[in-house]
Amino acid sequence: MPAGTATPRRKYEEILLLRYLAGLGADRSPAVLSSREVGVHLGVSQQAADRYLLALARDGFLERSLGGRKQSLTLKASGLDLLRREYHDLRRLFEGPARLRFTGSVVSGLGEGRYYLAQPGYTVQFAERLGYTPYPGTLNIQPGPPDLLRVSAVKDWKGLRIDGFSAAGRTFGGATCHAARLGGRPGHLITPDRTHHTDVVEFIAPEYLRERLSLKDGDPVDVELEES
Amino acid sequence: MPAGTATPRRKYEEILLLRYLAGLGADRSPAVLSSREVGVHLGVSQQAADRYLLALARDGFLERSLGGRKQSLTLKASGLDLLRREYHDLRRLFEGPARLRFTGSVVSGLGEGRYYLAQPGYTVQFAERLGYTPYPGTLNIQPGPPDLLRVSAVKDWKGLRIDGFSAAGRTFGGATCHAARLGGRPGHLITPDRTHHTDVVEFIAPEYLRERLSLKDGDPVDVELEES
DNA sequence: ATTACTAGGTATCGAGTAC
DNA sequence: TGTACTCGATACCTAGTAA
Repeated sequence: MPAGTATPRRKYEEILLLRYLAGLGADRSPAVLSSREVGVHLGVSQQAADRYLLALARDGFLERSLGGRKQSLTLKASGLDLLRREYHDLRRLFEGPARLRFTGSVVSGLGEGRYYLAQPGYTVQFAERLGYTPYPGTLNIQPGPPDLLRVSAVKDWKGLRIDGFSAAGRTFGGATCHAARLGGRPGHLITPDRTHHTDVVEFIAPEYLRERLSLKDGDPVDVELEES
Repeated sequence: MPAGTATPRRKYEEILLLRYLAGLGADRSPAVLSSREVGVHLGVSQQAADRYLLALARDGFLERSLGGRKQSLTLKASGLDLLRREYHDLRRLFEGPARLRFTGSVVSGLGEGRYYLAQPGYTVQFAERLGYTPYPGTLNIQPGPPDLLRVSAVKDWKGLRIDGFSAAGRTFGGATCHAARLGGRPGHLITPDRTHHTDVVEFIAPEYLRERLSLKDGDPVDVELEES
């Protein structure tokens, strides 16, 4: 299951346009460009450039405001994500699997992890794909502010899929796992598809790490992970 | 003058195909794939996949041998270069301008540098684009073997163009310059479009560096450069 | 000046099929 | 099995032009 071929693929010109906008810093402040200028840059007509802009805006990759003489173009998060995925794919080719090491502090979750991880629909998949049944509880780690951006890039890495399912009249979402070590102990970073928090990552392991490593809230921990 | 829009642009599917092959290590050993398998991976028909292979082979990006049952596909240097350029463009977006620092040893050239650098067709461009008229001679540096690969990546960096011209009944080729420091002294790495050697880089500077730094053949020197 | 529609020509696709 | 041609359908481009 190759990543990146599932979605109904964008046109190359559209990707080049997103790249161009990103290069102009349109993810931070709007780029003011006419469709003609875009066309010249891409080597296509004003009309074609306009169609690309229309399509990208329709699909939520950029935002346009046609207020004044020219339009203001702003790259949205999903547009930048698309480029980041492209970057990551190519980076892998030339630099090999990504590695990451960061320090974070232990924080308390809502205790939901215990309920979710105990679901048979999940545990059978864990046993099969991770090779163990995790202790029923996630250890939540808040990366230090300088690491947060790098940690968020992990979502683009290839990972082990845990599929969603339905049980007891409700649905349980899927997740992606990445092999990692926390304080030297092996386990996985787990990223639910529908994640609630953006500044915290969840770690699962075969053992009860809080006890094994004598961790309490606020304690610093080292996390290392390598792309599979 | 945006780099990457001059060439008559490849189709995205063709680039994805090159990426796929690179991912299979087809730059080192042939990948054995039918056009149907390629088509499945790209989400297009066998016929379309075949057309892409045909076009890429025609343009020298890959080599096919149709000997046995399936074809053997080998990625050629220009195919990998194309991907490397894509990678570099995206890397710049997310990581900022590239930097490089390497150590090499001083080697003797053929003395041609003196003749070329003295051509008025070049000197006016140097003065205008580099901000100085270089001492008429290049200092040749041979990077240490471990650095050679990284140094060769510099050709993908954005740089200052020096255009070719005709004079005295012959033609002088263009070149690309990258701002750099050699042993702490400012100057430029200069890469002729039609370069003769592959393991040596040439450095130009406002002053006679051999004398200024008391360099003789075989001496080690530090070179630092940052993308403009 | 813009953006963006319509019309008509071209390029590209997949199906069928020859080798 | 393969690769790769021809052919008719369609997707996409540019030009012209409306707003």
